[in-house]
Amino acid sequence: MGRSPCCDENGMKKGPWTPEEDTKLVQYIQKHGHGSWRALPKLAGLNRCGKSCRLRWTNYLRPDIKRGKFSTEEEQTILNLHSILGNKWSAIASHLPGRTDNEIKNFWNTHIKKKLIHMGIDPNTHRPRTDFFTTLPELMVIANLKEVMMDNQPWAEHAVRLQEAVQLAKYQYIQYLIQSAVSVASNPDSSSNSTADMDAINVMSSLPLLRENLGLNPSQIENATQYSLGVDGGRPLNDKLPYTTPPDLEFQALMRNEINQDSDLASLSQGEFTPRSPLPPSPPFTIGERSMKNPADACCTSSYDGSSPSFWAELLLDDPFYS
DNA sequence: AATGTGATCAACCGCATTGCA
DNA sequence: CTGCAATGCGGTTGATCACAT
Repeated sequence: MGRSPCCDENGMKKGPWTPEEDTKLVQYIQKHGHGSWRALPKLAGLNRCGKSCRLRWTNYLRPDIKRGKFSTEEEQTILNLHSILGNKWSAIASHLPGRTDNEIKNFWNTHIKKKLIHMGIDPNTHRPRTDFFTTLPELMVIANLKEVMMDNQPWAEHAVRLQEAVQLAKYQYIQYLIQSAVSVASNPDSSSNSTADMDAINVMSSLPLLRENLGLNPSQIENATQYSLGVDGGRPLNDKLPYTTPPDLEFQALMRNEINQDSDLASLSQGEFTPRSPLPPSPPFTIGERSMKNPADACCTSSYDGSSPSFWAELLLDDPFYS
């Protein structure tokens, strides 16, 4: 309803606050409290609008403000709360004593967001970025030119990089397959199992072979598996599964073809649907069901079940990129 | 030394929400 | 119930600084 009139209309001062203005504001509030922000500037002898005064007080002059670097605990709390609340900076700030919404917002935008992006995690959803799937077919076509261009050095170098990108995409696709496998195994009655789901089950039983053929190192495969199976701690399975949007059918076909052509992997996608690994049981609740009932429960140590630190937070804080 | 570039963060803008007459 | 004023909130901007070229 009704918008407040712009405070700039009467030639009010804008921009950085001077120490004198700060002193006036602090002294007035300490003596009278802020009362009506709109009336405050006049009463305190400030040529500022009420909004500006409120902002200056809440973000800078308030006595309980904690300044300086965010601790890892604070960072983890922000991550956990953001995964639940989204960009509700004020709500997040209410769980971090001494920190302002503005400060948290800035910290998110300048540090955490970049770090998540660097790790291939969508900062908005806290799940793996899937845009790779959309650009991959093109990348792969270009990368295949390597064979033709190998004599031409600059091109060859470029193509090698593209090949690396393709490898990464394969890795992501495998992650997706593993997730599908878990999903299928958890819901064996599901009538909507896709071809990719079948691939997924087969991939599950052949991880060592995959590793060899895709040229992935053991830790990559292990990460993909743990990440998809959620074996990192006490969280319920579905909570640990960062949802990945299925790549489109064309892309799936392309990837299957790639993997098949890769070599012995052909046997994988033609294998039988025989899940071997004992898969964890379905979770008792999902993140949405529980956390949204009491978001505050999710802060500090865990956003999920109160027993273990956030999976993402741990992952993030371990990232050498950030340390 | 001068210039360019990127990171940081305080402050602003404008829409949304709340409270009250 | 309606409309207005006050306040809250999130996105964005721009000044400043540090570092690289």
